[in-house]
Amino acid sequence: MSGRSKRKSTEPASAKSVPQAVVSRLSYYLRELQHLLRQGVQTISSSQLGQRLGFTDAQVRKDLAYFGQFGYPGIGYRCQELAEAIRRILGTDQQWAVALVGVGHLGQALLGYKGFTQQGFVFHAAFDVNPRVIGKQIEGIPIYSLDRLPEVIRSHKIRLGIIAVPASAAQGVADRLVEAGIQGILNFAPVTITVPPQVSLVGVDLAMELEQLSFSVLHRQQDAGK
Amino acid sequence: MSGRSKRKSTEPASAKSVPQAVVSRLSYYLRELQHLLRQGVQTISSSQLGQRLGFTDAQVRKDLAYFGQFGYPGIGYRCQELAEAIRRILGTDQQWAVALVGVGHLGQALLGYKGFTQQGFVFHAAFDVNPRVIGKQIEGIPIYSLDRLPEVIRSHKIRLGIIAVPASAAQGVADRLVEAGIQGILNFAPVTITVPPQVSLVGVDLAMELEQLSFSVLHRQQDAGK
DNA sequence: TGGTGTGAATGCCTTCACAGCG
DNA sequence: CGCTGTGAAGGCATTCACACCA
Repeated sequence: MSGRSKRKSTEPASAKSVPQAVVSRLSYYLRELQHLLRQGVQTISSSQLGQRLGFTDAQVRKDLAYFGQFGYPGIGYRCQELAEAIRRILGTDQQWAVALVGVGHLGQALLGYKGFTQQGFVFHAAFDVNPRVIGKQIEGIPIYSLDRLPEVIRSHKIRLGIIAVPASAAQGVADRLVEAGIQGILNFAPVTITVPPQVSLVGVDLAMELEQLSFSVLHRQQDAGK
Repeated sequence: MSGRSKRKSTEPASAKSVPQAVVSRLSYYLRELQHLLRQGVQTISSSQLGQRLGFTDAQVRKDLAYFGQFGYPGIGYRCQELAEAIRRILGTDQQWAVALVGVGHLGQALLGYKGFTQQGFVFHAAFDVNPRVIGKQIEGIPIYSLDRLPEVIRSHKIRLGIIAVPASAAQGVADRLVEAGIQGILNFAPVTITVPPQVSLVGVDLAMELEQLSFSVLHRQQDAGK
């Protein structure tokens, strides 16, 4: 597959440290490309793509140039091809086994969130301390006691963990996930947690997002949008 | 109250355009200060605060200096005082009436999320198109038909809206919110929406956060954490 | 002594501008 | 001709380093 001529492809990956902001925009490019593809759009120029997302054309080209040469002079980018390339870069061309810890309201919503599956993130297990949910299934995902975390993570070869427990329990859960060999953690608990350097960490604090919004409203510093 | 001597306070607000990154860190400072206060900590230095969050001491001081002079040489910052100042800056010293649009799994989880209330964000209404939920209450919040959105938004003086509907409906909902006079929108739909410049916009895409994590795992570019 | 506030220096990211190619 | 890829320039943001203060 993908015997596309000899253009510099995704392979060289990142040698000269890619700015975090670029990676973030990569996700935006991918999302927009997937939209465009659904609408049957075949190719798009950097200026068109940028315009839809609020970026400059130069920004789009520079960002993509970090990872290879994907464009065609005079044409732009082939949507299908570029989307696949970005998926390879982000890692969503493969499936990721995910575990959820904390089956409260938020946790349950996450278990049922379709957007994850569409991008290749598949829940294999959920954990909680509440005996009323342990042993049940939600959205087809089995819920285990927190005690069985190491065992289940290892046997299912789960690589990513999502923390949706109260703030006070978050660091403890993170420690267990790390010990079980998890590679990355998405933390929804409103607290700073620390993990060893070989584990990746992304945090989302819902209240903080609203704070950013209220600040933006108060100071009307146009376009807090990401 | 707050007759604190004559140190330059929050008032001058932002004159020389505050970088977005600074505002984001402000939320982290506030969250950490609230933790510290619960533990009874009275004062903290920029280096201590920074260390807990992974920032340098100079960064902490520069950030705060955008908004006034809050520190005491030789002492550091008084946690209570600084927390209050940041709340004033972010706007969470006041209450914000919030509306939710889209009462699916995620929407329901958001209605029950305690973290919002703690920071002064209060749901006054929710909207959906599903007749099975219209007229009911969830977590004490009344659910209205989407048709009644303008009326309810106006009568309750709701300033912020949260969008938790499918991607295909998001822009339409945003348009209605804008027309109803909303001041800021937090968008959870995985799509780029556009609003007029006088309306603030913050977007959260849950799948994107996982993409950032998988990228970080694959390229092990230490510390994707925010 | 311990720690802030801040100009100056550094370094990084974005934008410009243009050669080159289909 | 249209649009990419990219060196060079420019603009921000972060870090340094130090005067000053309690």
